[in-house]
Amino acid sequence: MALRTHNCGELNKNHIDQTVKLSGWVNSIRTHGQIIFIDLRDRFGKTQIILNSDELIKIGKTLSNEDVVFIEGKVSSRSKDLINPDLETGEIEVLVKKMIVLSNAEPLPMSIQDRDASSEEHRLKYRYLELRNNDLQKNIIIRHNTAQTVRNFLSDNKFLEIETPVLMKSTPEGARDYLVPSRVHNGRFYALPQSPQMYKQLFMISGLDRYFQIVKCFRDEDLRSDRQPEFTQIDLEMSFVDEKDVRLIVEKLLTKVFKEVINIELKEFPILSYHDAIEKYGTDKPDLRFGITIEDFKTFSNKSGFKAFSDCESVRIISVPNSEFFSRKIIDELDSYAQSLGAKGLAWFKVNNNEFSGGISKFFDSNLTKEIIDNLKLEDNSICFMIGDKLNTSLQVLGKIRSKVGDLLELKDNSIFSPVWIVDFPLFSWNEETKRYDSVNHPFTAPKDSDLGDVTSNPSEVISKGYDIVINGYEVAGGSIRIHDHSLQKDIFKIMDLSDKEISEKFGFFIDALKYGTPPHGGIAFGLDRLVMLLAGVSNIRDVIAFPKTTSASALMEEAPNLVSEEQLDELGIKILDDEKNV
RNA sequence: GGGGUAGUAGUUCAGUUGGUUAGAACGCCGGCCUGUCAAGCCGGAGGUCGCGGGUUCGAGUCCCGUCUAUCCCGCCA
Repeated sequence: MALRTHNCGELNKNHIDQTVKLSGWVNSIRTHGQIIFIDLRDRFGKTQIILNSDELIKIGKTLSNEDVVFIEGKVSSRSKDLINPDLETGEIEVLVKKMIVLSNAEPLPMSIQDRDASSEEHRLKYRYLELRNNDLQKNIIIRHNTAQTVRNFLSDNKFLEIETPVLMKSTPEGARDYLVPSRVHNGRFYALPQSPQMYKQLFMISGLDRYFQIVKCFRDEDLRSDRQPEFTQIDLEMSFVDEKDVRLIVEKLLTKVFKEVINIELKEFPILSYHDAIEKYGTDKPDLRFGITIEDFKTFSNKSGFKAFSDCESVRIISVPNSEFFSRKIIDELDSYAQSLGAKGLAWFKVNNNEFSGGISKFFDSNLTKEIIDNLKLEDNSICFMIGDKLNTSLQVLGKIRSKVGDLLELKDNSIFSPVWIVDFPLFSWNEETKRYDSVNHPFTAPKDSDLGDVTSNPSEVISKGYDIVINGYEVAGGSIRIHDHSLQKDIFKIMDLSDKEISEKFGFFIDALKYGTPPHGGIAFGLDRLVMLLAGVSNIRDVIAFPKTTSASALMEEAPNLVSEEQLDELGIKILDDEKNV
């Protein structure tokens, strides 16, 4: 017996008088004695079905929400006053002739209709139920459409989808690895990939020319609302390309994805240097949906009577509209936020009628006030926030204040998408703790050709061929042109303070591979989850993943991670030490 | 590792300066109801106040510890 001829979202007035079969979940029941209305639901929609014979009403009275039923009946038109405009199928209803209960549902531990009606802890435990929710299904569908569009586009552009190993060798740099013990090789471990970086470069060496993969990656670090321990990358790599070639294909891909998935035209892909991004926005992930840039205030604060700033390495300022919004309470909250980020405090004054008021305004005389307003083009009715500290601190903290203010003033419009390329990253950063240079991107990133001479002599000044694409403050993708010269690659590892022995133990196979004819190549990796977050207009990565983990990397439904049997541990040669506290 | 917020009925929440039998809504169970669409009306059941300890004549409420979730800092090449 066919369980359905149509789904619950497709019937309309063109089907009137047809006999149809539907199956789905009971979304709601409205009992009126001799007539019962049921909204029957599946992934595709809801259809109102009607029970009005004694026999059917007897069954109907036993039904409860989320029972799964089959019905056969006749599509009937609704009179004008009975049409439900909120339903795709609202012009019709189905008069049931036959009904079979396929599966009874016990009372649910949570609401299907309203996600907010349960705590997230609870929803994650019953995630299979939450996944019945329409909003969450929409996100899953956006994710599917995104992946599908990416596959089609890249395949059309001669990229090959090739899988890479999930059990690989642990590499020392970067995030903490998830490790997998080997049974066959006792005491040895695989690592789960943080990304397929080396494999995809090896594909270029193999002459596969263009590769992509939609692939799970794993990083054992503490989580945030936009980070999961396992996440998905759209990973791609191309041979015989420079930065511009990669940027171009990425722009085409993103344009196509935004158009096909949410019908948005992306037009501009401005390019901002890392240096300018930090100077103007205090971050390498600037949200360009709204203005407000960081300016230098040191020369002005030096002329003022405010001595707390006089010994600071730098003093920076942002000017924010709507000063009346910033009550003492809100300013105090921003001040504690700034302090929690490591600033000594957040200085402020308001600008009204060409005068400063509040905060530290009394330290500025009228001449200086005029000079500041003219030079920084301060608008009337604005409020300025200043931080004096080390350069990095004042920029970073003001960058976060800028973002927070954008939230408070609702300047972040989710229907606007502002992509921006961030380029010209430094190749290395000095790590004060370990007293050595770290890669800003990863150790395979090529330096700019013009900086090749400085690589060993003056590492901290070298600029890389790296690029990130940032949309609305989220780093959506990052990549680089790679090193294709094996001796340069060795030099880079040496600058990072790896000995010859370490280099050969950890990267020997890769350095070797570079010797046998390596094309210039480069690529990029997208965070698929973050991209889908943007497309779906949500701010939480768990809302775009079917079965996400909590902030402590637990799976609440199946309760992973968990203990394993002594036998399993014995086979692996693993002994669990007592908790530190009990030792 | 550090800081903020939360944990009370199946679910979401309220619960005053510590004081009688811990309340509401939705859901659930029973009844009425032929045009509802988050149906309505009447009645009912349902609680180890996250867990452990302490203060007190008396703790949901105060104190200490702990667990879980979440947001942020560190961390995430």
